[in-house]
Formats: sequence, structure tokens, C-alpha cells
Amino acid sequence: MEDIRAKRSRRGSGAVTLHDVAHIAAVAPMTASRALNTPDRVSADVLARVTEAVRHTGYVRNRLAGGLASTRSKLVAAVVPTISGPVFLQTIQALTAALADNGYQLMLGQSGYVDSREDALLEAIIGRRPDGIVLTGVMHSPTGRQRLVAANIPVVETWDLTPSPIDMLVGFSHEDVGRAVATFLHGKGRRRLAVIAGDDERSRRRHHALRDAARGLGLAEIPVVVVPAPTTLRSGRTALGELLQCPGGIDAVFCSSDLLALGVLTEAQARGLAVPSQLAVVGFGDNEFAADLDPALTTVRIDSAAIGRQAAHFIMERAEGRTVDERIVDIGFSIVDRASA
Amino acid sequence: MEDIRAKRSRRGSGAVTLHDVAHIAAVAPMTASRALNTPDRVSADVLARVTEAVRHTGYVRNRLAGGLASTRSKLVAAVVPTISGPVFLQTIQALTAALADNGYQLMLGQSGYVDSREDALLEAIIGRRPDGIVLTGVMHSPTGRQRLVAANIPVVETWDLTPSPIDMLVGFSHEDVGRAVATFLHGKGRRRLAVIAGDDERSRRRHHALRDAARGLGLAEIPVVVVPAPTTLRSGRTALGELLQCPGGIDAVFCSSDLLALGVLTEAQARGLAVPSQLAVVGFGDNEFAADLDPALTTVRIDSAAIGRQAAHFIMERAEGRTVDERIVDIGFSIVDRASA
DNA sequence: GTGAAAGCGCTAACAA
DNA sequence: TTGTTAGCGCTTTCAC
Repeated sequence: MEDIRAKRSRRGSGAVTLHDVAHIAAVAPMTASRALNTPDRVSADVLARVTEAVRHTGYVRNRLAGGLASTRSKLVAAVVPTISGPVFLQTIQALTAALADNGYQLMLGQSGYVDSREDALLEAIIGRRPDGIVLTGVMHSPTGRQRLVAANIPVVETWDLTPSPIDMLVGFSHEDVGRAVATFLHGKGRRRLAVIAGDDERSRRRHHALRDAARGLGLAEIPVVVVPAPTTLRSGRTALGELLQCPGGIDAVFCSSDLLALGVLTEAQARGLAVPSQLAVVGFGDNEFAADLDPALTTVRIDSAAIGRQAAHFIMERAEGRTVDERIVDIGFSIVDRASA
Repeated sequence: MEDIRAKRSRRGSGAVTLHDVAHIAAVAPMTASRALNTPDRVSADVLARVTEAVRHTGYVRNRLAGGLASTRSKLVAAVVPTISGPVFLQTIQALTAALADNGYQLMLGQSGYVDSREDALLEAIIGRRPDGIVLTGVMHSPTGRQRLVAANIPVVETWDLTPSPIDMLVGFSHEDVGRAVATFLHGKGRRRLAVIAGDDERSRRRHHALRDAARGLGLAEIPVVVVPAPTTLRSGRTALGELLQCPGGIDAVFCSSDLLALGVLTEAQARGLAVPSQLAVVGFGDNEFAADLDPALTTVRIDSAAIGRQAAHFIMERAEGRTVDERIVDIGFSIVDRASA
């Protein structure tokens, strides 16, 4: 034992090492390592001794060292524009849970809605040599894409269905959403649609598709109010105020988040505007509160948890060295027809 | 170059290493390392050559290796019960941002509201040798505390003001909140208070304090509805329904989250119950939407971002080897007096 | 200001 | 099944 302590006095954290555990269990370090990683490739006797030594010393293995030696860090990075803004929450939650179940840990990075710090963020992430990176939201600067490809780390892009993903993809078509909502509202007899949209890429794609579809259906030109991301209840209220001044009036609003829709509901109520009779309101996201609003919110449901789980699956498959046959998964969406439309 | 490639063929990821960079810049690896970490301790000439080599190769330094050698990982772990549930979001957001500004990265762990996986989570976290751990919420099983202490990693507990923290602490007194709300509502002329509370430790402490304070003020005994955490709009609606059946009636409700309060507002509106004239509603958290509800929500404001920033500050001070003189910070709270009460 | 040597704690590869 | 050896890629230490 003395020599070990002597060695340690020079450097290191002073924590119990595998070396110590092996020493106590009277086996070689490599054998102790096997007892921990592949218990079935070790004799019952050795396993018992090592287990006991671990218990006795309170040993926690150093995954930095393990990751360095094995080039498998069991770390996965997730990048979100910002975690406030409930859109990606469920995805992150499901992702974290699915990863944790398999011994992976999540690293979180916020890109913000500006690109400036993106490069620093990528550097920080790649420097940890994660086994995978999950991109939530846009963030596809050419340099960023390049670095990701160069880093040779599995990447899953989510919440979108771009034609040429960096690597793997799980999302849905925002264009389809826009078209489906146009058809839906038209089918309900609405003729003067309007849109309140966050100023992000994906919202834009939804309402452009909606606009085009509305034209195809012979509807009036659609007034659009764009609000800054992340969207808030307040922007919903303000935006409705603006829309109500449109000449010709409106009889339906498609909001790019449920929070915006809640703002519209609130403002409508404050103004004595009846929903849905005078105004139909459709949200996006089917947040947990949507069903319990009064009136219950009609909204576009995305299975965000499924996105997280699928992303986790993708990453782990790759990390285990398996190849993924179908690199693109369309998770789809549905319109939940409640009282507000 | 050949010998380097030859060496690599056996193991490793194949990525560019500091060795390669140094080779190209015609300096020793150690000098290249200095050029990156402490640029001012290196000659301008060397700095330029190394910088160029980095640029040319796209080198990203391996922080696993760096962390192993220096026992400083520049990683910070945050543990939350669950990230859905907007309570801790701002804390996590501010924490992530403050850390990122200083080159630290956040690892996220969800303990869930049950203790079962807590041990596995701690093991996973400690195994990464983070420079600090931020605990958001309760999670103080005796064994957990023990492991954290044994791991000798700086710990910040948040959102609470326990008498004997593991290490550092930034929070506020939930008892004070309860008392303040009781006094506040009493001052508004309310006499029949009620409580809707999540079934977590901190909510419990708030409403117990409120109950005791109410007794001191000579008010009627307080009906309490406890709902499962995380709290939802729906539980708020349901709970109000239950409270309204109380013999004697109620004229004020204190909710343990703004989401619950929104549920109460919604249910009151659905039932034609006027807020605040017939029922005062007080929330907790001052979520971003609270001010824009109709009526605007009176609520208890916690500066959650400040909690995150202070926690980051604590951890980084310790990581830089400085000692923290005042290990406990009371961040306080305030009652935001809006229309709903 | 620069470099050589010696690890940090672990695991891949090979041998017994 | 177990052990030995040689690194993973970086930084500490100490000498120049």
C-alpha cells in the first residue's frame, strides 16, 4: 500500500483508483476492470472479491480515463436554442431518460438564437469527444456543419425534415403542418385565416406553406404577425391586437406555439371576443396545459418525447458500433381537434 | 509524419492531436500546450506558428485527456427532479450561460421525483469527475449526501435554505414565503384562505408556515389540497373544484406554482367565479406568463436566474482554487402584487 | 521561454 | 480465465 500512496503524493486527485481496488481484491487491474465492465467474463470468485473491494472502498470509476483509453465517452451532447421555451423540453427529458437507462450521460449546450457563440459551443462539445450530438432546432451554419462532419461524431438533427441531413434525422415536415392546418380550418368553414409566428426558420416554413395552401383553396391573403423567438404569452396578446385591425377582419388564427395561442385566448377573453364562434384558435405543440384551457385548445400535436427517444436510439446504435439502416425518421404530427376551433 | 500514423494505427480515434500540431509548428508538445492555455507565457513567434497549425489542421483539444492529466474537467453537473416543469428552467438556463462564458460545460441529470435511480445517477456524475455539482431541488438521501461528501467535489444546493448544507447553498426560506403570503392576504382583507400545493418537501414547508401564520392571525383553519408533482394546470382546476365544496367557503387560494394558479383562474372563469372580487389567487414562481394573464397574476417572485448565476459563481470560485467566505446565500423573494389578489 | 520525462486512471491487444 | 504491456492525449514537474 505504501508505494501506491507514495506514487499518489505527486499528482492525481487522491481518489480511490481501480489499481487500489485490484490490489485489495488481489487481482490485476485489468481483471478488476473486466469484473466491472464484463462481469460474465470473470470467475465468480474474482467477481465477488472485486465487488466487495468496490463496496468497501466506495470506488467510483473515472470515466474520463476510461473514455480516453477506449475512445468511448458514454457522453452525448444536446444543443438547444434555449431551454426556456417549452418546445424542446419533452424531447430533452425523454432523451436524458433514455440515455440514462443505458449508462449514457447528457451534456447540455445552449446555442442561443444567435449564431455568434455557436462556434465556441461546438469546440467545447467536440472537445469532450461525445459519442453523439443531438441538434435540437436549426443551427446549421456551413462552418458548423463542416466541423461536425470533420469531428466524425454521430449527429442527429431533430424537429425538422431537411432534404440533406448531416448524418441522421428525426423530425417532421413543417410544410405538411402548414398545409394541414389550412385545410383543417377551411374545412371548419373559416375563410379569413391569420398567422402569429415566431421568427425562427421552422415557423416560417409552416406559415409559408399555410399561405400557399390557402391560396390554393381560394382564401383571402393571410395577414401574418411575426414575433421574436422565444414566443411568449404576451406576444400572443399583442399580436392579436394587431391582427384585429386588419381590414376585412379575421376568423381564425394559427399560432406557432401553444403559449402564443394562450395569449390569443387571453386577449380575446379580455376583449369580449368569443372563441371559437367569432375566432378559431389553433396552437402548436400540444403542451401539457393545452387540453385543460377554457376553451380547450385545438393544436398541432408533436410527439416530442418520441423524438428524444428515437434520437437516443440512433446515437446508441452507432455508439455500439451498429449501423443504422434508415437514417431519416418522420415522426409525423396530428391536429388535436378541441374546442377552440 | 509516418511514425505518427503508424503509432496511431493501433489505437486512438484518428483525430488530430496536440502532438501533430506541435510537430507542424516545430515545437515540443508541451510548448504547444502552453501556447493554447497560457498564450502570454510563450514567444510571439511560437504562438503564431501554433495558432496557424491549429487553424490548418482543425485541431480540437481533447478535454478528456486534459481533465485526466490536470484533474480539472471544466465540467459541472446539475441535478434536477425533472426539467419539464418550468420551475428550475431559468436556473438551469442562467447556470448554463454563466458556465459557458467561462469555458465550463453543463452535464444534466434528472433524478425524477423518486429516489430509486438517484444512486445510479450519482455514480454516473461522480464518474465524470465534474468540478462541481449543482443540486436543484431536494434529493438528500443520507447515502447520497455521504457519497457527495466522499467524492470531495464542490456542491451547491439550491432553492432551499436548509440549516446544514452539504457544502454551499443558494436559496430562500420557504417558511418566510408562507408567512409573508398569509400576512399579505390577511392585509387584503381575506379571511378564509386555502392552499393548493404540490406534494414535494418545499411546497409542504410553505403551506405549513402559512397555516401556522394564519392561526396566529386568528384566521379559520386552512383547507389544503395536495396534488402530485410536477404540478399542472389540470390539477389546479380539479383542486379548485374540491376547495369550493368546503363548508364555509373560501376567499383566497395560494397555489404552489403559477401553473396551478392558471388552472385556478381557468376553472374560476369556467364557473363564473369572479377573480379577485370573489376569490383572490396567488401563485408561486412568477413565470414569464404571469404578468400577462387576465387578470394579471399576483405571485411570489423568485429570481431563479440569480440562483443559477450565484451557483455558477460558487462552483467556479472553488474550481479556480479560491475559497468562498460566505457559503450560504439567501436570495430572498418578493410578492408581486397584481390584479388577481 | 522551452523542452524531456513521467505520469493522470483506465482499457485494447496480445500472451499465457 | 487471467495477466502483462503499452499506450489513449494531455499536463505536471523539473531542468535547461
